[in-house]
Amino acid sequence: MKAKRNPARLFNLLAETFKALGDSSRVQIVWALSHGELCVGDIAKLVSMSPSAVSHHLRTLRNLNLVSVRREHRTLFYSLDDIHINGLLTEGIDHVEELIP
Amino acid sequence: MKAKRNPARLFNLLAETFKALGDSSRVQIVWALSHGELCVGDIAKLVSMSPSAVSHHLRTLRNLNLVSVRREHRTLFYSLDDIHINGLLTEGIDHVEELIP
DNA sequence: AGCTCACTTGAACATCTGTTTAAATGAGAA
DNA sequence: TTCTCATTTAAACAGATGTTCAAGTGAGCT
Repeated sequence: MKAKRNPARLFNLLAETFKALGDSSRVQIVWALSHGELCVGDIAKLVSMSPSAVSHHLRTLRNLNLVSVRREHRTLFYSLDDIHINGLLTEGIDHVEELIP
Repeated sequence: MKAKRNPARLFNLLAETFKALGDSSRVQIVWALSHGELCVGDIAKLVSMSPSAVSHHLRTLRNLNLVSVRREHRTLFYSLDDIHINGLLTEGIDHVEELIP
């Protein structure tokens, strides 16, 4: 693990990133997107939430570059932004699966 | 990414785990511990916090099995609980370092 | 026993967070 | 243009969260 130029800013961003994943609604959304891109309505059905609530969560995920968007006609398709997001998810799952016997 | 037996419980634990890392004080503590075990007082100095605040944070990290303790005389030494914690940290750092040019 | 040191705990406080509801946007069809 | 559909946005609320301060624990020394 190497040193960094602006530790305070990096730790803040790092904490914000984990915080974005630190909500069971959002982590379910990210999990759903780890299988492929989805539009807001489909995410809402998959995680049993209102489109409005999903949209709010997607905004916080977008703000931290955890997801990205693509427009097709009237529909917005969301997907995970980079490989590290999947890595965080699998590493997290590996950790918690050791806790549940 | 495989399926799970009790999705709701697993997602909750997963979210709690990320939430525990989703605080700049705690992520600094975890970062400090990624270099080796430390006692409470030394952590407090490293992250410029009161021992009390550090102790509170260590409890939430302990509750989620992110850190573990070892006693030596009057001193408690904390360390990261398993390899996945380091993995989460490095994966998170890799992600945010791409965001800061 | 009494004393000190390293740490933990509890209560209080202001601040932040997720969800709901209702209204608004904006792209495309008619 | 007007209408519809997919999504976003704003305001509001209850519930959660981090930090501080003061008090409490309990191990080891004298």
